[in-house]
Amino acid sequence: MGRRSDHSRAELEALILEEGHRHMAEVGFARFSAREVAKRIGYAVGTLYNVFGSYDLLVAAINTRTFEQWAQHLENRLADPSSDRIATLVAGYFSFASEQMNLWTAIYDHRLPAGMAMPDALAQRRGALTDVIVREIAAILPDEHLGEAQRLARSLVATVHGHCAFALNGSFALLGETDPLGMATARVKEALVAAGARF
Amino acid sequence: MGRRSDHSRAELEALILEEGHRHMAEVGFARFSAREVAKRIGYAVGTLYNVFGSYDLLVAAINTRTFEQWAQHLENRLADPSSDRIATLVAGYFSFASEQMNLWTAIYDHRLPAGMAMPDALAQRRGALTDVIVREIAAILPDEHLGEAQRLARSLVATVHGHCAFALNGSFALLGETDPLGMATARVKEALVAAGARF
DNA sequence: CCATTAATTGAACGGTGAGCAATTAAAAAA
DNA sequence: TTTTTTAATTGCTCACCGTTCAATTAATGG
Repeated sequence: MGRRSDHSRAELEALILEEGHRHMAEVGFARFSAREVAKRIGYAVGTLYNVFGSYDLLVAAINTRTFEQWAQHLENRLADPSSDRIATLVAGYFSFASEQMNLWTAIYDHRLPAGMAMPDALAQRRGALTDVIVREIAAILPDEHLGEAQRLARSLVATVHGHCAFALNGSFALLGETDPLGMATARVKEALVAAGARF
Repeated sequence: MGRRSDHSRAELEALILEEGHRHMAEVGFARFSAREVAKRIGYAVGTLYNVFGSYDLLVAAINTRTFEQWAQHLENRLADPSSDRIATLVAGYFSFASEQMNLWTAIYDHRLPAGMAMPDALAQRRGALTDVIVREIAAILPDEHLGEAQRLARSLVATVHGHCAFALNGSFALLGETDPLGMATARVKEALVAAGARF
């Protein structure tokens, strides 16, 4: 069993998060278990509660880490020089979700208890993902429509999210759709053209 | 306790479904419990397993009922004469989801165990929802593009779904967006215009 | 009225998140 | 160094969960 001299509070928090994230990736939200995470790192269940306060805050922290990896995934894709950064973004959204399906679905499967708001620090870190998209949209909008970049970006993320969700949960397959990514990209480009973007 | 003379097999199935649907609406997927449903109708847990086979098939049946109510909700909205049937559809999608949030989210929260396909009978009944949208899209597409109606409809449902999901899970609110319905409608109309629809 | 058949039960099993008194180790004081 | 104080860590307890299945109970056919 773990002893306090083994890890500082910060190290322990990182250890739990690391193993929790791994466990979530392996078994998904429905089978995720705080007890199992505790067992794997050799600490007792109660320790996780001392460090994170509750099951929900632990899951929220794990999912926030996923958001950050997701944003990094997009940046990596964009770093590869390409003539079509928008298509790269949409494809990056899809590829992260499908390569890390358990982590990605956990983000939307988990909901904080009624009345409990997402802690500010976590909300802030999650925002980094949207920031990437806002930046790329703003870069191709004409100056006179720059003010709409943020709202448009949010809407396009929602558009891609819908297609990605249906692709991964089998809705599209059930209806015979074979190219969800192509559809999502088409919808995004139509909206950008309508907003006057040049690319 | 329930006795077999009280209900035929078909009546029992309807009874479980009715109470299960009510319970899902009240507490949502995360707190849904087959034991609780059994207690409420005065039968033992095992009886639900005899009738539905497993927890997952029970939930799938409950969610299928939700799909049907959702399709009916759209038809009711469309029955009210309106000059803008597309806007009515998008608004109907949103209003059902927000009025029946627990039922709506349960549809996407639940996933069948790996390797288990949705029973054909249930998949068929769920399809009725998409059929409504395909019909309405086909009605406004020019004849030479009628063949695209089905694919386009699927994509537009995904678009609206993404906006609706973000509206209900708080993502939009967190980013300061106040009109998800307006955004979704705008995206849908852009895509329809691009496809040559007249309305 | 009995024998057969089938529906229904509920205890048992191995899990879960949560709370918390007891324990144990580190830190501070003597 | 030894003792006291403080705080981290434990793991038992509780009330649940889905699932299984031997035993029971009721309806049916002879």
